Amino acid sequence: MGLSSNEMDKLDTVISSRRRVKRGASLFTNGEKFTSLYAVRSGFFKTCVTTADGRDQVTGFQMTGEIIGMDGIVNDHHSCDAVALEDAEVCVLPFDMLEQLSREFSTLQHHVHKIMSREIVRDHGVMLLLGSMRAEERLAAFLLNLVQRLHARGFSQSELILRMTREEIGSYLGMKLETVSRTFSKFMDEGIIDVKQRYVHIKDTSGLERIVNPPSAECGR
Amino acid sequence: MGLSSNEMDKLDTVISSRRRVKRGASLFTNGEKFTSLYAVRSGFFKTCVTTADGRDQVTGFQMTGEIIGMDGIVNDHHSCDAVALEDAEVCVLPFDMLEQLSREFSTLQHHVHKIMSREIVRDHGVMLLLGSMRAEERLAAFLLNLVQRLHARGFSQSELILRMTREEIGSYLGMKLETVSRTFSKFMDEGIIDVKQRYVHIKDTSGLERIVNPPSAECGR
DNA sequence: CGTAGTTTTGAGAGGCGTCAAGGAGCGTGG
DNA sequence: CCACGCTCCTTGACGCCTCTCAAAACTACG
Repeated sequence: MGLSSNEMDKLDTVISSRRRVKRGASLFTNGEKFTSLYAVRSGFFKTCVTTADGRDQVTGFQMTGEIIGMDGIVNDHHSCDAVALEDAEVCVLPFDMLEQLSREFSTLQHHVHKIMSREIVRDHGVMLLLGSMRAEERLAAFLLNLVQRLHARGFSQSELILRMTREEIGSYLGMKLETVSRTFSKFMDEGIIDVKQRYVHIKDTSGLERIVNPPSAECGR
Repeated sequence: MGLSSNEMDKLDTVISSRRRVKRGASLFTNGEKFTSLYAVRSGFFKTCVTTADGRDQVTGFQMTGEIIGMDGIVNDHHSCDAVALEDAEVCVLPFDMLEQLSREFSTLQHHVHKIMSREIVRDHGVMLLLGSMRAEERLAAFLLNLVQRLHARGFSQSELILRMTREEIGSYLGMKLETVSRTFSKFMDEGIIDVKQRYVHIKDTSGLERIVNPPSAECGR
């Protein structure tokens, strides 16, 4: 990311600490004091917010290389839970050290800003998904996003293992677990994917893309 | 916000430039080169993202004192449109200057981080709203949020003028304009609010709060 | 090998979208 | 000052998508 070796050395002092999180355990929880950002080294996380009356919403799934915890900066306390969906390890990035180093190295500073901006843009995409797509479109968009991120990490473009349950997928996509299951089955009937529990094989990527972006709407202009 | 007068002087050099935006005009649009953040001085904005097939989603409404444009940092180009809903004026904050000053003043640096974190937390709240609330709950939460922000700016706790159309409210809340209108009418029938076009009078704040947080769900524990 | 958690599938209900028509407010121009 | 047209809002009827409730099958794990 364009840092000199001197800068890299300094950066290493920030990320010296690591932490393991067992499957099902929390990296941090809502209300907890904010101290650090976390970079996922291995494993898979979900983040979720909860209302007073017990409803909760998965706000994201994070995999290797992604950063968790930026929700905590504004109020010095975390406003969501981060839960490991499989045994995981994270780099602990003490935020005060990160700010200090950011003042020394503009490259790092800009990188931090980009990471937060990326999260904002991602959130806006989810809002678009939740606000204006139907169940099939949401699930298709979700699968495409997941496989694309996995592919960027060297995994297959067409096969994946879901780390989350149907209920968690549903919570993220604003639908009930039964609807998630039914929609998976529908995609299978149409020959677009194979699903067997957590295993998914995408047989027709462009089929999924057509579902997300119905071509019909574009003909009109 | 805890800056010394020396710091304030420096900061003034950043916010020297202002810009007027007429009602209906764009502050920036999707794809436009990113250069600056904008602080709303007066007026009212919406931000919205658009899909390839023409659907769009309002991602937020911004009023005096709020910051727009953080979506542009990550890719050096804006990923949404910012449109003035009434004649408005903004302070232009050139982002490279902001980063430079942030390296000098840790107070400012932390402030910038907080602003971005606040946006992330807000977005998560909207995801919760879109993903797990029903139409009535969404609209009630929307009204409470709006009146609370207006009250913080010295306006009434119970009366407000909507700066946006039913369609824009609907786009933000993930529902159709007819549903927005119907839900307003329902709240009126129940005596919770008075609505006349863009004018809204909240007669029973706790009534709205009960709709957002149904007490029934909390009895169980 | 039993038990708990997860997933699938069905049937029925209801909330919200769609389509359509009418009405209110407001700026423009005669 | 009033008429006109435009945009926005309201309301009704109908249908569909998704939720709810329920039961059974499958998997994982102790």
